[in-house]
Amino acid sequence: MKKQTGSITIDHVASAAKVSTATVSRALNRPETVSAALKEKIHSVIKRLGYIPNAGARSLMLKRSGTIGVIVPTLDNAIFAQGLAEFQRQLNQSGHQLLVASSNYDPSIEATQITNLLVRGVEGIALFGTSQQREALKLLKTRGIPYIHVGSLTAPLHGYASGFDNREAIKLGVRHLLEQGHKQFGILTGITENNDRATDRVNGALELLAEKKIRLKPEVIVECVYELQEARLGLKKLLLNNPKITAIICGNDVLAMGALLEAQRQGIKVPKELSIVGFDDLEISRHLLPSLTTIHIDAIGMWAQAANHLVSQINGVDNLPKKIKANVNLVIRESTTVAPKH
Amino acid sequence: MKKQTGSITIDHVASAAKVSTATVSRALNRPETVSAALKEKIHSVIKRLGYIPNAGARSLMLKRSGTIGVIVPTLDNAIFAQGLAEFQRQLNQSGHQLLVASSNYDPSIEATQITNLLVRGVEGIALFGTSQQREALKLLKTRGIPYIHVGSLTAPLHGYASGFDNREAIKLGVRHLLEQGHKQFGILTGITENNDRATDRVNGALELLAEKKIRLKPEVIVECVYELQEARLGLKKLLLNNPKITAIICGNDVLAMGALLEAQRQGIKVPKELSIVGFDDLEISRHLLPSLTTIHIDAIGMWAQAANHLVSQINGVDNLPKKIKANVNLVIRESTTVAPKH
DNA sequence: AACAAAAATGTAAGCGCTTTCATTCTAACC
DNA sequence: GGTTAGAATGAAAGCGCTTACATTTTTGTT
Repeated sequence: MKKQTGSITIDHVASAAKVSTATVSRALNRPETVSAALKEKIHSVIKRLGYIPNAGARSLMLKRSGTIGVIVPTLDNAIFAQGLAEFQRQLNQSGHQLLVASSNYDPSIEATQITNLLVRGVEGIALFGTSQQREALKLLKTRGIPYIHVGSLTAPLHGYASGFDNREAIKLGVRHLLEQGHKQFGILTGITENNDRATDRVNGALELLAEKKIRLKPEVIVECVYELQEARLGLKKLLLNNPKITAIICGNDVLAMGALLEAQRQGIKVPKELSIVGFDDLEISRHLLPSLTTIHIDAIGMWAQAANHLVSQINGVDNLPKKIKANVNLVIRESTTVAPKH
Repeated sequence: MKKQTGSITIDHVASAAKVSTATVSRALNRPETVSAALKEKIHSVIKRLGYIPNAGARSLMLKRSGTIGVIVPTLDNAIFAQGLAEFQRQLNQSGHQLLVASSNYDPSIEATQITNLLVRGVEGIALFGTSQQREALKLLKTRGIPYIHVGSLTAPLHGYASGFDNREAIKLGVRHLLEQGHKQFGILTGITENNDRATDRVNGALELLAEKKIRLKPEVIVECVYELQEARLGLKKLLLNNPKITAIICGNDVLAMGALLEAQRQGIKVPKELSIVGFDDLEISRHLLPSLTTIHIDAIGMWAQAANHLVSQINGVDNLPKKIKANVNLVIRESTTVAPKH
């Protein structure tokens, strides 16, 4: 007696088509080994019954789940949303589905999310940045789950990475500002704790500035959450105690946008009185008034490469590159100009 | 002989702890039925071995995969990104993981994505809007997979929905414009084909306008893709042939933002010469200069409700509400004012 | 101390699928 | 026509897990 309720299994299909389950399975997975007549019959039965193979049973046999996990800090930033969209597109092409989790920039949440994904049987994981807990990474290593860091190149623990050097990238913007004669800088950065990208960007900026003998006082480096509201507060704070600042280096375009909007609210002319550079080159940045000078990241390419690399790892490809460098370049627009003379 | 390679199974744990697999399983799933001593021993072995239960085998037995799918039109719009984040947060709380897919506003892609998700064994699916192919929905129905429409309330085929009435919602904005004395309107809408939300919004606006004896010529209704660049082009087109327009009703905030930015590029004063209302109330909208008058949607609540409803469906809860209405309200800001007198 | 009831543990079946191996059928060759 | 290689199909094992049922151990009661 068959199960009366629940879903249709391969047995139902087999008996309805008067063949063995083996043949049904073959018709689905290795069609070339089944005679045309049977194949057709089986497919018509499948269609009629609305049969869909049971994912659990399948992955149990195949030892592959067909799912890949990704953990991003947040979905609420176009740079991630767009990256994820591309990542997913690539995975779809190789027949994978994407399991999404987010960490809210918290390594301990990230660690639990890694476990969650593992429990769901993902075949590989993409992690943003390199600020993961050592423990969590070790878990992946020992379990032999392929993973890749995205967005940074300083991969710890012999991992792979698809990203770029944040330290060097920010210098593109800083150098531009220096060339425009700016001397008084402010830095608006995301929270640097547990965020290698943010940290690298600040350090990169400070490094180049130091080369030019410019030392920044701690109070002109303001950390804030990656939100417009916070960015506006940040700029306010920055300018309040340091009215001589003529150039703001921002950790990303969201912060830059917030700074721009706040400056305009305060009646400060951008770029005439204040130059602002962002980072990421979000779609919106070119449309703002003034449009934003920013560091363009090839996020699409970076995520596409990450997807391909991860799939290659899963497929056991050898000699994969340790690091894949994404393109980065400065886009000069309207939010920066020569330093005002006093 | 045990498998030498591959992952650690429950058998490894069982023999290492010198108990049966049943006991290990119970220690994990129904701890209260296992003596404290054994429980502790088993857990220490699990930790030592780094054992993680096999997801496939587990879901095969349990007939639950612990995953839920969602298909959104795109990730590249803050309104979805934010909604998804909340959806995921809720699901995490009930022990589910989220499988994300996107359709790019194409029902046929959406249909394949539904199948994809089904193949991965999701226990439920959230669908955005109600413009799915009948076939696809029928598949879900016959397979008995719980699903919910999000963002619209006009659910077809006896489905459930968590959303709001787009037709009525847009009227909030139109009414406001009417009250400000506007007579000449333009509508900037997303592509209405296969998009019930966009369609409803346009129709709602036209309906209210018609009540006030205002008939719109076809050329003042411009459809464009939900992108800033396209929106700017759209506004240009709108204004070019209809210079008398004093108010623009936009299908969402992205379009409104594009319209605002383009107007400013053209030197048109907003709101003095041109009033603009948006829809969605993205975070950025309140920060723009001028800030955007828009229709605020409680997207967070809407997605949270959708998640809970879906989980309830999966758990077989009876008498669930067919429709859950999300809050909607007009937020008047700086981008609208009284119609200029000519 | 003897026995029953309750608690803890083990044994083994089976979830739905793929795949090895055995078997049957087909076609090709001499 | 008989033999055989090759193709098509079926039978059955087993992937790692949970759980019904059987068995053993503990606890409580008189």
